[in-house]
Amino acid sequence: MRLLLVEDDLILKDGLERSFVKSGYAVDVISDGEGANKLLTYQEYDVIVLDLGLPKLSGFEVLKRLRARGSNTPVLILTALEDTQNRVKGLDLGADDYLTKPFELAELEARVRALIRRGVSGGSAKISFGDLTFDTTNRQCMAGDIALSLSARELALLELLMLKASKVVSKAKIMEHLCSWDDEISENAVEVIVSRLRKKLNVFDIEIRTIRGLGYLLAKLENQNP
Amino acid sequence: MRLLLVEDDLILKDGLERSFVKSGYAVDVISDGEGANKLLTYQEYDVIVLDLGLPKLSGFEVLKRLRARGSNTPVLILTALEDTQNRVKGLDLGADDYLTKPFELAELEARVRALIRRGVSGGSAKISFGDLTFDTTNRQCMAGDIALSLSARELALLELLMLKASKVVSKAKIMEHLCSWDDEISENAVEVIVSRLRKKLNVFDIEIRTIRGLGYLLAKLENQNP
DNA sequence: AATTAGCTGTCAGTTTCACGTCAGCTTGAT
DNA sequence: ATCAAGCTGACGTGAAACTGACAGCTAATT
Repeated sequence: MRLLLVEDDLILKDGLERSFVKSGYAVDVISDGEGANKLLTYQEYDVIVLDLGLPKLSGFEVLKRLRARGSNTPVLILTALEDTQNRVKGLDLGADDYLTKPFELAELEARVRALIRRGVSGGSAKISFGDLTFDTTNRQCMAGDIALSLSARELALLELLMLKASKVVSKAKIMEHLCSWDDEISENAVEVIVSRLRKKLNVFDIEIRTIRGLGYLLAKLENQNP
Repeated sequence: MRLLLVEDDLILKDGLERSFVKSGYAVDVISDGEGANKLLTYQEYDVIVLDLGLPKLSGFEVLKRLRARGSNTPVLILTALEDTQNRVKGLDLGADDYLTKPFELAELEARVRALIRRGVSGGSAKISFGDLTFDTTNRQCMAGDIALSLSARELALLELLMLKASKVVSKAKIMEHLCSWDDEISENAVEVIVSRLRKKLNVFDIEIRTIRGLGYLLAKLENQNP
């Protein structure tokens, strides 16, 4: 899952980024409104965490323009405690949730997860496909009642494939979802992750099918059309 | 999705066309205002990318006449950087978005996508014909809820045929659509691709009919005139 | 500091398979 | 009957994908 963090406070910025990365998000961080606005014209995210007090272009303006372009990416805004007025204004402009500083890290993460859930899987914390159930809250994948032991990368890939189950996901899309802007990986790296994940999945009733030249898709074994 | 690109700069024209085609749009390109205006009187598009500086008839005039005919097709105009005045004029005339040169390719594509989403097409980038639904966003063809497993070439051909459903598509047009301009394929190659695609489609209620000497057309099986 | 263990990207050698070509056949028009 | 257009099974090729081995990195432990 790809997340954009727009925040100018140095300490907060670093702390949040590290924490999100650790939780398996691909995180881009930007500290001014102008840059954020520009970035958002051509880069899609799964969720945006937006501080309202920003240099150059206010968080309001960033949000307003994002919505004006027709995007419905979930946005969580961060406001100061006393700033009820602005909070309301933000929600009016199309923010999906807010959090007042100071806040608990765990709460922010929980709310971000909730936003992603709401946008993508119809509100459920769990995605099921075949034998497998992906639990987005604990970030683990279960087969029945036992948890698969997957690495962070494998987990992120499986999450993406399960979200788009039965749809073709291109390597470019995968790279985009697994990596933030400053760490790029090769196409081959994706192939390697797929290979490793396949090994761990081959006892179940699903498979990662290769569509040569286009990408991969998650399919149930029985649904083969030769 | 069908896109009209009106641009006279040779290099830009080719680059944009290739990029849009690669992203799965059916692209028509025309380089003068008069031709564009004429074309738009009888051909509908899902989105139009319009350069303002054009020979013969200015982009303004093309846009003005399009709106005068009552069309609400989304239009994105391209302007020179310093040309604020014209940009405003364009938006007044009914353009839906603008981009100043030079621009990022990714940004143009994102804005075009946004326009299509926002537009009258209701956001569903899907073409249906008979049993089949072609999902241009995910680039795959569904029969009910199962995805056909088609190769890249077969997919591209089917997309073209479905876009022009019930209309004759010449081999030349097909070759043009399947190949970028430095790799050419023989007419026979097209025949082979048609043959392979037919095999995969013959369980459904549509067929690829051969019109000897002219090309192919996609037709529903019941509509046979014997 | 050193060691260990697990994760992950790169590389290189191998395998796979989509697609264009070809050749021989079928169809249809005149 | 003749010829051109189209169809399709077979085949070779090269690009795409797979995967075992390895090395760099991080985090945890000693």
